[in-house]
Amino acid sequence: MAFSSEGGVPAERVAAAVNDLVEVRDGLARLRGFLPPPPQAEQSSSRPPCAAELMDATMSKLMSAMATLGGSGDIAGEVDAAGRWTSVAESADPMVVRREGESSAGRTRRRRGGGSRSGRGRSSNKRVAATLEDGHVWRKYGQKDIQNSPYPRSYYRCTHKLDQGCGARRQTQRCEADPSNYDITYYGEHTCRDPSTIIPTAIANAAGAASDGPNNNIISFATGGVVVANSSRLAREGTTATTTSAATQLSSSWGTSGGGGGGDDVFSSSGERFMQWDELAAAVGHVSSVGVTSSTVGSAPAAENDGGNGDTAAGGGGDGGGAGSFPSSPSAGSLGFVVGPLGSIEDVDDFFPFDP
DNA sequence: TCAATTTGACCACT
DNA sequence: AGTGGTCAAATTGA
Repeated sequence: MAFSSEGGVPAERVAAAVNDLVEVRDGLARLRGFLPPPPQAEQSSSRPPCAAELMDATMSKLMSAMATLGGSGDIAGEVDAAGRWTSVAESADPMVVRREGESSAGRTRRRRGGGSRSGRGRSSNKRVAATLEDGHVWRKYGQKDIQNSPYPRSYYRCTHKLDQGCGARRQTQRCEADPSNYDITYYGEHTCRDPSTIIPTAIANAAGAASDGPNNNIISFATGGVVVANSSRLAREGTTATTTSAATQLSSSWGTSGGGGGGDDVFSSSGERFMQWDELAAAVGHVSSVGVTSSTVGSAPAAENDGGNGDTAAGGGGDGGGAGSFPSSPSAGSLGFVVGPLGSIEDVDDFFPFDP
């Protein structure tokens, strides 16, 4: 998805501001998960707002501000697979761009070592983050010193590569300019079904089925993201797919950096155009999504091995590095999500991100 | 013992 | 020949 428009604010400043807001949003979403739901019995007008409602209202304003920023800055950017905003300029991986479209005909693969280069032709999704944590469980399979770079590059693949054939990979490297941050490049997509997403999906779907009113909201915790959708809106839009699948589609779209056509289109994970950004902005009050694979699951991330700071927090051993840092099967209670109709949230016109 | 990380070697590609 | 990406044996730690 892309934010792009005209304005006088430097792109990097808007990008920094939006990223700050994203972090605030993530923090609020996590805090929100610890709060009890608002009382259902009484109207909010007859009592002081509870903490959850105040937080919902704060979140609404925050999302409104983000939408405004994203749509007014003199920038072009996108929300990446982790729900972080990055400018389009830094989203391009020169190597990948150069190789895209390159024919692989005539190549033969070796027996051992070197590995397949098949991923080079795939689209990449580059981001800068202060943490390596992104909600997925990765297994490190290599590290390399890179020419003209003071920091090594680490190579990870999805921990579910073997058991589920998930082809997602990522490369991480400390930013040269700002060693407290990491350049993270994602290749491929997660095809795995991690329990941390399966569990809330099932619960949310059950909740959605149980609440059948016209204004009930549908919450989808489909793999890679969370969607809050208003079923009546989807019906008005003539959505032919089921609301759940539409929500899932949008969820994937939100995190997929891609988009052709100037980056204004919202694409599903399969690359199918779903809607345009301005369409999404118009509909944001009714169909909303949060950052995909947000970095809020689990504890502190593994650190990059730069020779002195130590590598992955786990450093081998047991679940270390993988499940130790990113619990692949967090309990539902730790996910901080709320299920059921959101009728108690008055301002459903604003999107509320649950961030499992 | 098992699973994850480390690290040297191999291989594709420029 | 140099560089980057991956493999897989060795190592590590719970």
